[in-house]
Amino acid sequence: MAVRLKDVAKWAGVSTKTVSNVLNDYVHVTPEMRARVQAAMDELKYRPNLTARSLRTGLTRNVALAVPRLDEPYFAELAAFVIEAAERHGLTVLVEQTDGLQARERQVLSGMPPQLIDGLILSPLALNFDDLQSAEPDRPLVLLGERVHGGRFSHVAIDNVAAAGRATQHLLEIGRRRIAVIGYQSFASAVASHLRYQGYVEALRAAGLEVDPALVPAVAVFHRPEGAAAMDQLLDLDEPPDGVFCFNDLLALGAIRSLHNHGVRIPSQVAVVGFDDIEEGRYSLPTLTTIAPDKRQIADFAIRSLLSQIKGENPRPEELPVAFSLMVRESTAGVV
Amino acid sequence: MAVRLKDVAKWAGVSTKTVSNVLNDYVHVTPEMRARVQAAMDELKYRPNLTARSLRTGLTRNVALAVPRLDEPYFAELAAFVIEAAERHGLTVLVEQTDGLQARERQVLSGMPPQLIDGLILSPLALNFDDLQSAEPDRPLVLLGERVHGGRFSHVAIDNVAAAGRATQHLLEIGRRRIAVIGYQSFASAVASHLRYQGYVEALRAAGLEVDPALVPAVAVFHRPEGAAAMDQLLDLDEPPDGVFCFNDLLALGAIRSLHNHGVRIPSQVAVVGFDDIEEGRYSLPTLTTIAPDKRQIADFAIRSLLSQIKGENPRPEELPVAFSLMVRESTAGVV
DNA sequence: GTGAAAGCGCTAACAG
DNA sequence: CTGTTAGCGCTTTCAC
Repeated sequence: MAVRLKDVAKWAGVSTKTVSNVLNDYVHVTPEMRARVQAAMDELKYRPNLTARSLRTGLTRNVALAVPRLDEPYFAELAAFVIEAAERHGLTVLVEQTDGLQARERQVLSGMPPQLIDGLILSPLALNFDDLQSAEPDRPLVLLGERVHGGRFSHVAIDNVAAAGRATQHLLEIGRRRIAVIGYQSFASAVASHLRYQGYVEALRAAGLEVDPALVPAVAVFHRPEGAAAMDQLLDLDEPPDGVFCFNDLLALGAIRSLHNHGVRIPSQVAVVGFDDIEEGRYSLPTLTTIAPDKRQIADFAIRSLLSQIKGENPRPEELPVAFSLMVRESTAGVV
Repeated sequence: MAVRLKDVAKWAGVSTKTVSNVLNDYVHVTPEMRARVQAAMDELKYRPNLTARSLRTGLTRNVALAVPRLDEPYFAELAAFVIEAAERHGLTVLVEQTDGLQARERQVLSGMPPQLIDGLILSPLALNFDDLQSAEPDRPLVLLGERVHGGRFSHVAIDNVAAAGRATQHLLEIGRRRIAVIGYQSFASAVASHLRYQGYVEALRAAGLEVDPALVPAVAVFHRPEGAAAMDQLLDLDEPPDGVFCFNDLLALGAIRSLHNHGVRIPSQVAVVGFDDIEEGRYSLPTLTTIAPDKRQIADFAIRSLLSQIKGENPRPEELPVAFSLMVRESTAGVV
């Protein structure tokens, strides 16, 4: 059997309390005592039983990260940073995939056994007001991406409206006037889509331009094929666009694929801007101009907020705005 | 406070054992009893305390998945499948990143608290014979990718030699005779690299061709920039290759980028084959011909093997060969 | 500053 | 088929 704290105590000739004190860095332990206990631990290769500790303390040092799917590059990259940040704080991350399904997001929110995790980082896609209202996530929670009303929970996100505005503005600055947008979704829970659309509209208006509904094809999901299909549609127009702002990089890469298939030159005939700054866009043909949210910061803020909630420091939800930048690459400015 | 098993027992007017029996689907419980207890559970919204159960049983229904990094598409896609498969069996997955560092792989192998997980799925990059020999992973373990000698542990992988042979053969079949390889690594722990190289060499020999060392540039890691650099180097040759087999898709995508930069046409001048079948290769320009390991099967086998080990069914390590196929796309056969 | 002892919530002998 | 009870390994009040 494994060696227990009790064994260490016996070996060192002290009580279990003393060993526990050493283990938990309790201040009032004489140096000699600490050394003696430490020696016993080393000698016996003692490893504390985390389950027993959890049962006693109610804490696990585990946190869950729930994303739509890990095979979407943006979430994979984000998860990598979250795991990294968590590890720096001695936390382990369990990953859940929701497929962007409302039922599964709801289930993650309320259905996870409380003893499994100390907190939850959720990147919702389909959750609506009611879900978040009714959900009683008695555990620390951080929402990723734009908040879904109310502000009952902490959330960390970039300013989607401003970022979308910046992207659109960039297309205007390089002289485009007929700017399409790929990624519009009409359903109510598509918060990110709505905010990015709003940024687009505001930027156009600010430049004295009107929104042409023909330049706003709807998509079901933010994946490559949808981007390609939307672009096909736009190219069929009597007056096709000379610039496209896509609500994420996958849509943009799909659009680029479509443009290539149609023999349209990028960026001379159509300039393309994406959103997310996934690795792929730095190597695509052409490389992709995009909005780059600071993913490391998102991960950092999320873990930090979770930790402070776990420690019971944050009675009220916090809003943590994350930095973003516009990465100008070949798809709007290149030599290709 | 949370409602405990004891509360359910009291409410239902039975003993804790009976409630426990119902909870654990013990066969010898009368239907009425079961119904009564179930009703009490529902009424009180009882959720068993997993930590207490773990302390008692020594099992957690958690497994760890350790990969180099989640932001590498191949591992992200694999992780998605592993999480999916795990969930089907009621397991939760903790994800660890090793960065392909020997020290971290070693640490995952021996340093993880036993109470945290019932088993470990490890995709090693740098682990060597000694590490695996000395490591005493007293817990169920499954290795992903080619085994590192000895067969002390279960592992699931495709036949790398055969797969590499198939890739090389394909280039031969479309008439290429000067075939380079990108991904060779000389250090001892680079098992996958060595096996793929072996498959390449054997396929060449079988076709009566000799290996030209100039066509085997070494790389440090399997990432895009290394693929591009290696391709640059190959194009500088007096007799550049007419086909390239890259040991993973990222290298291939980097190579493609280099070919574009040099104005070399794909596949007419240089045909490119990758390895892994990551999503990106299905949309790249040109789309990428590649070896496609059945990732779903890898995940399935890994979880299944782990579960049978956890149940104590497999005294001896198993070798689980996974299917692969060659996906022919534009980079060797397209219209581009 | 350190020791004795209770108890976290559950499961599984064991008894009936 | 069901009840009683001990104990998994740790933390933590409470004495001393």
